[in-house]
Amino acid sequence: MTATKCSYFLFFHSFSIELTLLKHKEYIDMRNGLSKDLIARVLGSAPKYTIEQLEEMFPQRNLPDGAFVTRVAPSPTGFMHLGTLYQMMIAKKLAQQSDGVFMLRIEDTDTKREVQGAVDVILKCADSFGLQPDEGPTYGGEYGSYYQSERKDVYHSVVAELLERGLAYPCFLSAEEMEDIRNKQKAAGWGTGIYGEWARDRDLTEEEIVARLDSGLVPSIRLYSTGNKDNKIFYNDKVRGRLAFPENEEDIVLIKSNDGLPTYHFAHLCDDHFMRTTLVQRGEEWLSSLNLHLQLFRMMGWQNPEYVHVATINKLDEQTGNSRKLSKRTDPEANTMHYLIAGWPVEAVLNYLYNIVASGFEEEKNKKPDTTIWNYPLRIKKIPTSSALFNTDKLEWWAKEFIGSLPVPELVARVVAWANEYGTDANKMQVADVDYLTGVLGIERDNPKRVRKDFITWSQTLENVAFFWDELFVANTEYEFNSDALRAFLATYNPADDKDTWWAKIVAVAESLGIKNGDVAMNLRVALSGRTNTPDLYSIMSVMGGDRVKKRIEGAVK
RNA sequence: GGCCCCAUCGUCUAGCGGUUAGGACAUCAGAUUCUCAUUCUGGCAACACGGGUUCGAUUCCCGUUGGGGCUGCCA
Repeated sequence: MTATKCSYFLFFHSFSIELTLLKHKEYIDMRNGLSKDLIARVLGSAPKYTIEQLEEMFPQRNLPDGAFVTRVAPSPTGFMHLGTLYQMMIAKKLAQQSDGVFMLRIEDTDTKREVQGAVDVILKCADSFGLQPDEGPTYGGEYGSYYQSERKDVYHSVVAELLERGLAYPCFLSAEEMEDIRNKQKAAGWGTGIYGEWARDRDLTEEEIVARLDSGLVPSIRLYSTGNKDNKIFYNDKVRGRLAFPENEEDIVLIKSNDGLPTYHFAHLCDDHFMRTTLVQRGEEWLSSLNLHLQLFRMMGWQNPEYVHVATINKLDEQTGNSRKLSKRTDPEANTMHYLIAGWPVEAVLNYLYNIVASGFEEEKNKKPDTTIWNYPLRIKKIPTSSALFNTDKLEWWAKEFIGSLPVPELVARVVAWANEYGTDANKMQVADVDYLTGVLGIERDNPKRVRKDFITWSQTLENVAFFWDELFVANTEYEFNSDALRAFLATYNPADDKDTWWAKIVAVAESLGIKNGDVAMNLRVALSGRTNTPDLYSIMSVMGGDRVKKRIEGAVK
């Protein structure tokens, strides 16, 4: 029954494609494209390449069967969203596990939003999280440039072909005119956009086009859409299965008038074709333009890449109680750099994100601690379709687990590296004496089964143990010390004592004063650390050393 | 408004027609401990709703509701 239905739809699917293609052909016959001379004038210069030349310049990749060529294409806005990191991780993983290629492409087609140094932020994040692309800015590759702003020749060459075939046209609508159209459409309750009757310039004669160019107008290039929204098109998403959309009927902009650069849709067509991308994995916000993208690939007669639309990571809005996008403005956790600056272990962030997209990961890692995101497979079909809520508690748990699993020398190395790059002056002072730091961070880490798990980030780690440094130690002025107990302990204190001897002395002090062992320990604890909760007291004293211990206890005695 | 996507404990999820609906985080008890953190034991907690299909639905179909997205010469 299901099988019958399925094949029916498959049949229907290919049937509707045939229909569309047929329509294009009819239309191409009916409608003449622009002459080569006019195309050169419209674009500002003649296209540099033919499609055939481009196909030769960027040949099919020679990769093993089943290898995915993936890509992430962030815009350089000076801010890298956590969602971009998430996509990078998925794209790299998909390429890695299939012996494919992971590309980073800079989507810098919006000259208005360009920010200095923004590409560095993206590269810095990719590098810090171990998500270096195989191809991309500074990484090289045969399919560049990996900056869209440097690929104008490619876009213009492709659009020239569409202009020639009558599948695109120069449009002279001004911003005001389009605003006007939008308002009218809204008022009438119609869909907004340039389509059908609203596409004023779609059938301009060559003379009319020339006249407008002569008057100094610069056109955008629009798609000459022959779609009909009453027709359905289908696509089999790698995760979501069969998806149905109305055909696109909008004459969307392909090339912008102000800078001659492409819009996202057109760049996606040209770049992912000529970079030979095989799997476009992207946020689910792109789902609703899939019909358009499929249409573009069909127009060019190109095989479209496979698509995977990944659910975004959201956050619970405290105000409304609803789920919403991680906000660049109000949520620090939306910013990838935030994790680096605050000193989150990158592995913890990645583990957290990876468990969302590959849900069996955590359980497997529990069984086999050697499991990493690189040796646990990402099953495309298991990529979640509904958006997850960002959960700081869970991230903290991953961080505690990760830091807890680190051998002391590595823990020290990581803390030192962080402090030197992002730390405060106090932090830098703390890591200056590596031997002392090693002692401090080594406390209660001998037994791998019972490691303390109170370190979350590198910065919080240093803050947590700040009392070990005299410069950062803050004496507790609230606590009511039992000076007799402190004095009594000091009288018998010997830094060379082993733990049993040391404890016996505490018990002796408690007995002589008729108080509990714990009270004596607590007095010492507060005197030494200023806090009422610390790791093992004996270890603290050992690390601090006899002189510092004596000084602190004397300081507490009044 | 139109179109599209989504729906299992508070959160992330397992499940792919028959299960006491499993795990993890969080939370709550208890044990261990010089405090804290660990570690161990246990508890609370979910199939949004309504129709179908079926001997049988959390699972398949339709609808409702709810949430999210798109509706830009931003991506």
